[in-house]
Amino acid sequence: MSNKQSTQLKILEAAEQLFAETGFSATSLRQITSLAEVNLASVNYHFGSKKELIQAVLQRYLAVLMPRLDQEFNRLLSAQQPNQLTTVLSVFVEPLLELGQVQPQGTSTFLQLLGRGYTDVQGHLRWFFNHHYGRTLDKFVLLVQQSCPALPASEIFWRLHFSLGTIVFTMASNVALKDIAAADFNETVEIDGVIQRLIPYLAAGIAAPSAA
Amino acid sequence: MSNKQSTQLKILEAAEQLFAETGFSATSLRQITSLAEVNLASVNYHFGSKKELIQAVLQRYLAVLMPRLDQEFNRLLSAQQPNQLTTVLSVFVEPLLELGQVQPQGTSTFLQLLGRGYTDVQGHLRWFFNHHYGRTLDKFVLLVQQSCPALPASEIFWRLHFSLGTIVFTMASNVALKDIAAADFNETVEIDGVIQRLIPYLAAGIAAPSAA
DNA sequence: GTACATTTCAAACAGATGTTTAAATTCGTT
DNA sequence: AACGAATTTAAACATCTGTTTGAAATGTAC
Repeated sequence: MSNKQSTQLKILEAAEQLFAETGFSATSLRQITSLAEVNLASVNYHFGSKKELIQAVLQRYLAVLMPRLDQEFNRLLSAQQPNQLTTVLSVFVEPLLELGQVQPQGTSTFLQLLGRGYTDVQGHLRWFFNHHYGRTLDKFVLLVQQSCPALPASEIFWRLHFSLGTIVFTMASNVALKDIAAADFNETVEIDGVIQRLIPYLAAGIAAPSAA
Repeated sequence: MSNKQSTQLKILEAAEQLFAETGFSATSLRQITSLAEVNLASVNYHFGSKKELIQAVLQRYLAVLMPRLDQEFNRLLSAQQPNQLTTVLSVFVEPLLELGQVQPQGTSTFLQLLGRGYTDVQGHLRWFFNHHYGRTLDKFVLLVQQSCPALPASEIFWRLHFSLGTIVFTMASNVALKDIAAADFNETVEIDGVIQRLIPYLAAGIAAPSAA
């Protein structure tokens, strides 16, 4: 076997670990290549630039997750009646947990990366995401609108962004929160436990009566 | 008048603007001194280091806001019956809006800085905040617990962090969100409009029935 | 107006960053 | 085994970062 793939993979896995832990811009190529035990220049050789490495790390998960979500959204959209909001939200659970097959700890790592992606680099990654997966995202927004017919579209827009903030922030501080919860409440919380706690919180917030 | 204060103020205001726009670590001292039209070395002369400049920028707002909040929390704690959750949350509105007196656009700027503080620098600012204002924060948590007697403390812990995520993320992407809302829904949204939208969303999420 | 302390300034510092280069090595194919 | 392509390597590159230096300028008090 050629060790081209091997080097690429070593870089990818070291990068995703460090990116998730400390963010994209705070992680240097020298940290990555040092952890991966490869030469510094190999990042530029295999990926071109740091920016393209970041995209490659995210793509490895998005390429699995997004088609899976798209398929679920289509299923719900073909239903005769509007779906319950918690049903729509719960659609994320399984595909996210299946990311553990991409990589051990894949679910947690990906969600942390997602958080970093929104708070770390501004604009660039958001554009990348909307450009590639905007269609799928629109289906989700439509499903939410159908399940909350009483809410105006602009209210839903704001509340979905509020919810994105909850998810992104929670996942970016995932490790810290787990530690605090363990210390203060003797709780052992795994990633799927956090997700299950999120659903009722988000559903209640999104479906809350308008302030008028 | 001595222009010592003048230079310090020019740095402080240029720094807070750039910090809010692009984050703490992404903003260089040369950008700050260039915008403030002062010499590069004056930051270290007046503030000591970049880290201390960051703290000074935040302190200018926290020193006004936190005693104000503490006073409001004491008022609610002295009530005979538990307060409504929306009452507890609404306590933030006025003190936050009064930050406009510290500086034009002060409310919006401070909230963006808060968002940057939690997502940008890890650990350090969180510690600084808890150490200086932990007591005040504890009163708030107590008020929330009193208003939601049915919820276990651990559930409230998680939901308050979920809520912090919403606030921090929303405020960090404040400008972008306002632009999208303006383009997609012909809405003109000011900072107090966002705050008023947040209250019912957060209240519903925090008070949601437990999953189990 | 002279003496002193405070503040400004241009320049340099030491270290880190992403990227490029060109030679050395390894690999697959004939 | 030998050739050519793909990969790895050490070194240097240019640029940026926060910080320090010591002299110049400014302000203040007697």
